[in-house]
Amino acid sequence: MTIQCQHCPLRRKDLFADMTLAEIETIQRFKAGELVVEPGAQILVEGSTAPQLYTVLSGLGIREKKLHTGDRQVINFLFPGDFIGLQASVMGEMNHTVEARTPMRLCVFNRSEFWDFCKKHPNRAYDMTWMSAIEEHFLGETLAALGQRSALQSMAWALMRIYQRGAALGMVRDSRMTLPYTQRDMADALGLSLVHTNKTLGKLKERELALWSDQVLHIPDLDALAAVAEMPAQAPRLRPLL
Amino acid sequence: MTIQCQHCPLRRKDLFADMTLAEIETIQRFKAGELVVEPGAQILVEGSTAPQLYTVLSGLGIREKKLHTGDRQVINFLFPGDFIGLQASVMGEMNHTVEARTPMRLCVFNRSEFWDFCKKHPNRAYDMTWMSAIEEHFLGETLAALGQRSALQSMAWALMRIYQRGAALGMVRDSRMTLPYTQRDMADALGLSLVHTNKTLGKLKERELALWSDQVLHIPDLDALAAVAEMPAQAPRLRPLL
DNA sequence: CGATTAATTGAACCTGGTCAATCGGAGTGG
DNA sequence: CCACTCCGATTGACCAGGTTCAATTAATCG
Repeated sequence: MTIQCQHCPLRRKDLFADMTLAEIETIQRFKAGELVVEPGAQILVEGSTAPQLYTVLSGLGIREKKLHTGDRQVINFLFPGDFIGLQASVMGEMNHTVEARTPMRLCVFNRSEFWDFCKKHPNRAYDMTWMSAIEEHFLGETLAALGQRSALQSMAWALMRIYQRGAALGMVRDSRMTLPYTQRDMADALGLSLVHTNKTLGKLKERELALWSDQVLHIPDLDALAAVAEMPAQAPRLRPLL
Repeated sequence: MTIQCQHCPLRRKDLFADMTLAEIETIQRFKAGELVVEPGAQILVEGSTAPQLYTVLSGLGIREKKLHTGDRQVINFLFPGDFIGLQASVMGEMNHTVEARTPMRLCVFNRSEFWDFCKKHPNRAYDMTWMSAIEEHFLGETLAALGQRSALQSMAWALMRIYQRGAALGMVRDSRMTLPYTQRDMADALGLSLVHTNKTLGKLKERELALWSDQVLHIPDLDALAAVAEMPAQAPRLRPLL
């Protein structure tokens, strides 16, 4: 049994732009099914031509890029509402891999109908451009974090970013949220060594700025952490949901 | 006197996807004029709401993001064919600044007509998504360069990237191209200090892998530099031109 | 119970940052 | 024409943030 778009629990979050019932209907018709995967599953693979597009309904994942040296760069962390596979649709093939880190449920759309869908529903096509622009925006921020900040700062920044996204999705309770990632994931996201990642997290814990252990991230004082991250407090950015 | 889109010299480059005459006509109608700026001019400013969109016709520029610490991160280098201002159109305001580094000529479109244009010409809307996806792709590559590579490697990578883009645009003659950027620009792009940037460039010059001085970049042996960059040789990616 | 994976800690080392000084070219005013 | 200034490039010395190597603990799994 798949979820009806109009009853999609995500759509109720005010992180997402409102849509008319008619608009939701058209998306419902575009929807081809649902995909449920276990942690560790690869949903999209770099270099492949994905026949499908997905919207994350629930669960967390990771988007990464493998270098041909064997290293990898984690591009970002995937949250419910994220739309993936667009690159393959538009550029021929995926240039990064998407992996689940928790059980995930994804909304599936057929790539073959994508172009037709865009043509018939320019508002949705516009939304996709919108989502791309947001993605681009965040990548720019990430670049600045890696390029211009110290390990402590960028770690603080990354945790803030995850936490705030989680908060906007109602995943935070009592200033705690589940973080199913490993320190290796975080290290590869920030371009730090695993060892230094561990020590940096230790420092944040010691100073009681961010406590992450046993898959739970606890941030007692958001403002304090934001200060370390040298990150201006910013309201979550409204985004479209497909 | 502005250039007619159908006679646009850029369109002849095979870096750009072909269009029918009718398609070019519609773009011509969307075109609102041309903007010519001197080196150093700010074309778009972070935080502002740009009333216009631009396609770079000629000249080189830089896209950067200022941190509120005073540091800056150079996001990428702008080349002819790049489309800028989309973010402001779609997200309300610019999140980076665009500055000219040579005299530049830009094709101007009115933001107010943007939505209407998208709706009437879904193929163009699709192209914009396409361009966003390409941009996103390159940002991912950049992230990997900053995060996973040594200074020497990422410098080699950056020079390769610029050079290859230049080559695809016919800006390379005799394995040389004009590079109007400063070492500070490059340092801020790669997250290196100015001093180390200088020394790294010195090393590349010494090894005769990449010689950059007096605004001219000379790469005697592409494959050798690519090897240092640990970058697989890749054909320039076809892209739409608006 | 051995095997595997993630987290943790210590120590040695090195890449790249910081500080500081110099040089050369372009522009400017006297 | 010269002195002065400004900016980008260049170089040396010193230092620290982060990497690498190595070993240990803890938890999960067949």
